[in-house]
Amino acid sequence: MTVTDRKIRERAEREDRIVAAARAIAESEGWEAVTIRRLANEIEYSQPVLYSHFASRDAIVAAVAVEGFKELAAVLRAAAHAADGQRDALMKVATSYFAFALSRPALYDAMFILPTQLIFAEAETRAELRDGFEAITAVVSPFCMDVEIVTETFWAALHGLAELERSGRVRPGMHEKRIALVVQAIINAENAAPN
Amino acid sequence: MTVTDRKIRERAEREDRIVAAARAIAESEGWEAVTIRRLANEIEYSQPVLYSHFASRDAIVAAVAVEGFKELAAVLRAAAHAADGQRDALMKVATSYFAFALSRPALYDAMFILPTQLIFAEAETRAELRDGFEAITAVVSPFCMDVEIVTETFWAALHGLAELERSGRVRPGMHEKRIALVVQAIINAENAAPN
DNA sequence: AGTCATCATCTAGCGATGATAGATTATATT
DNA sequence: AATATAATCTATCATCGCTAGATGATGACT
Repeated sequence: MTVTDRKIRERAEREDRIVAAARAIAESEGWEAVTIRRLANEIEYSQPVLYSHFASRDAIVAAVAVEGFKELAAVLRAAAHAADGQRDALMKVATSYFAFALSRPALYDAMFILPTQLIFAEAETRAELRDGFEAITAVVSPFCMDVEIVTETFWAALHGLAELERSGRVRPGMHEKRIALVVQAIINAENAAPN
Repeated sequence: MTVTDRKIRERAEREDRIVAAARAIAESEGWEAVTIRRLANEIEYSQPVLYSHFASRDAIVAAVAVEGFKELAAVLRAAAHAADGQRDALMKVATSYFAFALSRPALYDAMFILPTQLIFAEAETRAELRDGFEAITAVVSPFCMDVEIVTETFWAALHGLAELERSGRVRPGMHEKRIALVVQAIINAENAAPN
């Protein structure tokens, strides 16, 4: 059995190397540079080996995306934990989310832009994909009644800000003001008169 | 000169047919089905002819995107015009933006997702790309001091909502509540105490 | 009218992609 | 040692964006 164990382990390691190589190339040269041949060279195997690990190129992108969702959740939780008070938590989560998106563009592309078969917002959604959402929920919940709606909207606003900034569709250098506006909106929602 | 005129006109018409074909195929089969060969078949010319109109495939996507920005601006202006009061204008613009994004997914992809060389948020930005932004500015301005920041943030929130909804990352069937939340946030911003 | 230059368009092909079929080598079992 | 199974490779497919060079049509000039 010990031989089989080693093989399983080596297979898993090779799979990790594929994902790591895909991510590294994507971050340094963009996703269009991530080709099956290039990855095969990188791990020093032939192309068909990759298809024994992943059904398609998209599946490799998806694997990188899952890594990204794990790391995003960790970043957001750390930001919330390091905060001083509920409002500061909201602000730190917002700025951390934004910084995450801008500092790892290829990773964020895999998570939100490139086509993958990942399933969200449903019962069978993987825990890794749910985790970041819950981290946002945690800091939003003190400020609202309908937690899920507000979490989704807060997330959407941050995602939109990041996207428009990344693609140069809004003026650079003003993102702090925009983030502050979003955070303030959540805080205001608490005591606002619903007229 | 009349012959030259006809040629110029025919060239322009052919260019329109290329863009129209690209858009139609993208809407019905997705952008990956929009190949140069396919477009060449569609307009009944050989592939190289396309390159006498557009420098690359991306340039064709960009041409469709520009059409999209024109139409989005028109939709938003119409929504604002049909509204009853400033708050209703805000709401109608928001819902129209959202409906636009969801009803023309391929067009919206060209405008915001696919790589193009279009320039935004700068001096040399084309008027068509600026127009929609100004339509949003118009309905937002009664509710805020820093109009540009609020416009950018409102737009980002709507874009984020549309993106997450389109890709199934938030629960379906709840978008009205999320839009209402964003609109209310703009209204609240007016009288909110900045504590 | 006939020659020539210019423009429009085509056929054919390049290098690269994602993916796969079938041969080949290594490993494990009897 | 012989055989079966698994792992891996070479070679290839169809398709992609894009381009070079040939071919045909059009217009200007002697």
